[in-house]
Amino acid sequence: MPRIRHKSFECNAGCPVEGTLNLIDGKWKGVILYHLFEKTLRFNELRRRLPDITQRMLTKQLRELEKNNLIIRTVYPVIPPKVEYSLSELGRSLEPVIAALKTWGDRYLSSNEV
Amino acid sequence: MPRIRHKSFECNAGCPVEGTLNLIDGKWKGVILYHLFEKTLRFNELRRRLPDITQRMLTKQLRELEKNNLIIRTVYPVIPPKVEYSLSELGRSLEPVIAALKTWGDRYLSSNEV
DNA sequence: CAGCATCCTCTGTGATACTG
DNA sequence: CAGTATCACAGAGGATGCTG
Repeated sequence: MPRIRHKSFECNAGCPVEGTLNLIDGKWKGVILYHLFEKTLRFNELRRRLPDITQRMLTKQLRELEKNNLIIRTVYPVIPPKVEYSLSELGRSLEPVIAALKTWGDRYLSSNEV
Repeated sequence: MPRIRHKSFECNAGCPVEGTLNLIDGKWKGVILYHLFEKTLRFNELRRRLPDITQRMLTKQLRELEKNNLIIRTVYPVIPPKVEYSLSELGRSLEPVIAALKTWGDRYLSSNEV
């Protein structure tokens, strides 16, 4: 779950910014979304693309993204289990936002990593 | 300090996204930047605009923003103390990014707050 | 394959009090 | 005015093992 930041009265103007940040905050959300922008992926396909994430974390982040209606989780009742993750309309609408973050990062972060 | 997320090898494509996120992550960074986009502000002026932030937190977030070269801290050697915070060139370059976050939030977060 | 259950660590955030 | 110093805590993030 993303951190709860402020209530509306505290951030007259900056609040939507924080609200959006809340949704994509979380150590792996950005990268997960980034890969889903490309295509729908299964659980283990995502794992392979994020070599250092643990199963627990991947599950958690996916559940949060799902809860925030950014991604859609489709379970196929087959054996072995098959679960696909894809972007919702809302999630897809984040693409320009993520793109803005990426563009800025590409341009200004080259050697300035924290 | 923002969380350290991944090393570069883990996020071939999504890393700049996370890197940028690291800089503006932190419960109050977004709002602080938002107010500084408008004008240079003194410590207590910022406090007044962020009614619920504690002194300790405001100081911490400002120090992190400064450390990341997003804002400039100017100390006037007078009594009583006077310290002004303004955006650096780098900080100002974040404006379109913050704007993207705000635009998205305004459009999609109306009743969807987490 | 795609998880869940446990246990643990760390750090971001906050409350409170004091100071040059 | 603009901080610093302590203390405290919830929860983000991680390691490991088990399962339908």
